[in-house]
Amino acid sequence: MSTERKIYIGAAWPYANGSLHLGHVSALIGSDVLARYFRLRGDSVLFVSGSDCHGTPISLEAEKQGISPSEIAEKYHKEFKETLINGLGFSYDLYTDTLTENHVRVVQEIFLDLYNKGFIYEKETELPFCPDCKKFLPDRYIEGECPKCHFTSARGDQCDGCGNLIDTRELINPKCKICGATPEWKTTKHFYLKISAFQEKILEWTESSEGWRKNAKNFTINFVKQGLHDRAITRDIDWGIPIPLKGYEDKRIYVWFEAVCGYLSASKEFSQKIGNDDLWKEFWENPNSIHYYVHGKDNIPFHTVVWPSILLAKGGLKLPDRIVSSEYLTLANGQFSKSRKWAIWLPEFLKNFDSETLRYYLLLNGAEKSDSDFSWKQYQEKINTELIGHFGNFVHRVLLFIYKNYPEGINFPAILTKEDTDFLNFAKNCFAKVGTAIEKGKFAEALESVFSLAEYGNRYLNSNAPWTVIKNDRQKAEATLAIAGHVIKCLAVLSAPFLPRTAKSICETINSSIERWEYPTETIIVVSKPAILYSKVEDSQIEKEQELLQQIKK
RNA sequence: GCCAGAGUAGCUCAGUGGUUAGAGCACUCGUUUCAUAAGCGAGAUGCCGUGAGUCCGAUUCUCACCUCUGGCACCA
Repeated sequence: MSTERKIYIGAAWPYANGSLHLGHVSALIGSDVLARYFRLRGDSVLFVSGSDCHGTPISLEAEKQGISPSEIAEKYHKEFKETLINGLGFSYDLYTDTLTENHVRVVQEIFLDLYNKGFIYEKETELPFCPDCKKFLPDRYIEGECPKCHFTSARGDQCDGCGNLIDTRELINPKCKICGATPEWKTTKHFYLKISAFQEKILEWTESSEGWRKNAKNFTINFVKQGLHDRAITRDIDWGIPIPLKGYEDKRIYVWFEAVCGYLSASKEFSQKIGNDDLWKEFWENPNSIHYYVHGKDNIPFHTVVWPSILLAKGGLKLPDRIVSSEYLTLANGQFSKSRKWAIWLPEFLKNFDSETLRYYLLLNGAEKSDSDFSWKQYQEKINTELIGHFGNFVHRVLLFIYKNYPEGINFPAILTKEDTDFLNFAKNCFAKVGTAIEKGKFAEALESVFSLAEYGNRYLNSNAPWTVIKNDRQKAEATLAIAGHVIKCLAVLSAPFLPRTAKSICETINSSIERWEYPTETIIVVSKPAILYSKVEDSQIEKEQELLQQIKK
């Protein structure tokens, strides 16, 4: 049974130019469930991520705030670490960032390797250059009049007036969006990644893949069939990783090439940290390892086309196996938006609410197959009735009853009724059922199975009514509570990947510990004073949050 | 505009080529009191986006249309 597997879990690297919001968490939360589950299974897990710290948006944000890009990146990196690890309890083996020496070295090594193999080549292009800002402008930083419909604020790449794609050069009266100056066309040399070389391989690999979310597979097949084009992987900017070749001091490797390399660089960094420099090879050079990637749907092409292209070009490294790409979480039927500040920010949320409730809500309503909507009302109802009413209450009523009536502990009964064995069998079967669902990335289904056990528990308890039975038959009541208590042990294990703090708290109360993802052994249960697992979400809290949203809307 | 995904009970979401389409929440009624006024049971609720086609039979397959969402290459 314990054939140890090598499980690599790569969670998307959040971009360090602003706080995380619930949409980000919704996409990432599954990675921690996977990591915790596989560790409990006894598999060998490597779970890494980090902050994506380079790129134009960060330097722009830095300019705005009048500080250096590294200050911005470090500020948010620190905040990400705090909120993801301490706040939400993400159990990363390593959460690093793209500013480390190690990362820079790994990226430059890959760059050189691909350059030498001919998968990265140099090409001269003409790009719009703003003489005032002294920088090359991305398409979206140029505005002008649409040559087709004469809409006056068409973007460099597309006209919002008529929806047509535009060649930036055809724009009438183009202007730099930052300063309003007229851009000039200047030649510049850039490095291109030869993604086109992997067109067929990636298509074949995608079509034969199993265990990807449907959105990732469809999107990728469609994307690849449209034809893969080589992409420039360098930029005329100064905030990024230097190109490891002479004569390119004023250019940098661009983030989307560089950041995905973090999956490998972080694996290496972790290996060094624990003093086993070659550990990463057991995951990356082992064809039997299983690689999970967890992210939002906006990140699909980077994980199914760009990163695999780099891996194929490099050679000898494992391609992704499971793509767990979420759809979007929306907020009161609107998209989360940084610029419009339409969001619930993670740091704020964690100040006012319990992280465990967020894990519960987002895992259950996590936009696995289609966009899912977050509303405060819905959140409050789910937490109060399901998490507290069904699950928390079952745990609490049983443990408190044992604590009050059997301080010396309770013994597992020698003889079981059919009702008892049915209940225990249901609990036993949960392990396989929940485990299978987690491995498939079906977190909502998995969590529902866990909760169905708690609901069963409530029914079992009602039907055996130990609070009545104890008056005449102390032993019979003890048997009921021993079985219910045993199921609570099961629940502690079963909930551990989803609700780690809950699991820990239950274990402390029953003086137990979680060792393995398996049906626990039956022993005497001694209970110390049970703590309340969660506090209710009050109407006043919800009203306050709803009001805040209303104000943003105005 | 092109491509993809979604449109299923009041809400959030599952699901299936076939007898009366599901869950949770909300709602109504009943019931229990060990428990954070929590639990349990029962009930009600749907032209399964619109129109057409394939089929003995479609919510499930095909086509068209409508609405929403995302992508459309230097945007992370």
